[in-house]
Amino acid sequence: MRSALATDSDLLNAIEDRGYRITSTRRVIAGAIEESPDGFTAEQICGRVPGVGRATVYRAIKLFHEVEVICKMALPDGAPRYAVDTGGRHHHHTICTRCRAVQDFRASTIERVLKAIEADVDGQITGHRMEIYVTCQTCLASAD
Amino acid sequence: MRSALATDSDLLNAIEDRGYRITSTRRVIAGAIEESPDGFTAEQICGRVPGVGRATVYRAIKLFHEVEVICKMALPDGAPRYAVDTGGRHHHHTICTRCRAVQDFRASTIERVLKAIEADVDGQITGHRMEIYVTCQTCLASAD
DNA sequence: GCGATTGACGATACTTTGTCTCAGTAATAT
DNA sequence: ATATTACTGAGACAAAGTATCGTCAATCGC
Repeated sequence: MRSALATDSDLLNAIEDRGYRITSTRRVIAGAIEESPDGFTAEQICGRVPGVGRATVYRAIKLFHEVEVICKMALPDGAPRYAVDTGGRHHHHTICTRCRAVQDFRASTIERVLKAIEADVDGQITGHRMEIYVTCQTCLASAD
Repeated sequence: MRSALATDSDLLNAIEDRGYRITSTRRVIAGAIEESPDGFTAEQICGRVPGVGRATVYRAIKLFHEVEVICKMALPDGAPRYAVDTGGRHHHHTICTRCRAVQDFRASTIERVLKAIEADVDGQITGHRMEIYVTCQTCLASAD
């Protein structure tokens, strides 16, 4: 018999649930990711897990993304940024263009509008992407 | 005295209006871009303007983007795609995930919602990005 | 518990989408 | 006509990944 939860990490549990292995390397990477409440870049994680290969970090991030526990978004210039995405329900994100902090954002209005739009669109909607760029409160307060 | 319009190209006129030079190279690049009603990638344009340096193509695309006559968007995997963007008013795009054709899409509801959202967001909105992924009519019709 | 099997790992090369530098060349201003 | 400034092409460099490949570790079956 095996314990109910192999780990207390949502990231690791998510991949285990899908049949992927939990390895010590993935544990370390998940740890580094979970230390980043405001989002992170792949290279930041690489920097925080010395001894782990770059490819392995990218593979792990891709895996977490695939099982939908991290979300990938883009800054205005297209630079990628990731954020942990537990909770599950569909939502969008705000990204501060100054400090790059990511916050979740759920507006039911948006979902309703997207549904309504379906009629106006030539074709069948298969998905969407949406990011809201902001200057966050912290950055507004410390404006210089 | 100079003619009222130096060219019949919206792209070239746009950069000329901002004080950039119209050169034979830019004429060729603009021509290649304007042959792409469904959107294009930078490398596609490179392929269509033999003899023109890659860097020059990218510089021209950046310039057209800067003066807002072409729009840059992203496929679901983040791959960039450009589309000519005359007309001017703010709008979004639908992108077919099968053939990558881009279409303009303007829904006043979206703009109203985005305005309304401002109150819900922690911070000050500085911009947004939105793409709607579809299977276009043509692809639906020719589904195999 | 002990191999066998399958998946994961690290190193490194390669790809894509650009940007930077720099010397040479056009386009505009005077 | 000349001076100035912007533009160009070649090629190096950069960021964000992906592919390959030999090695190694995690899990399965017994």
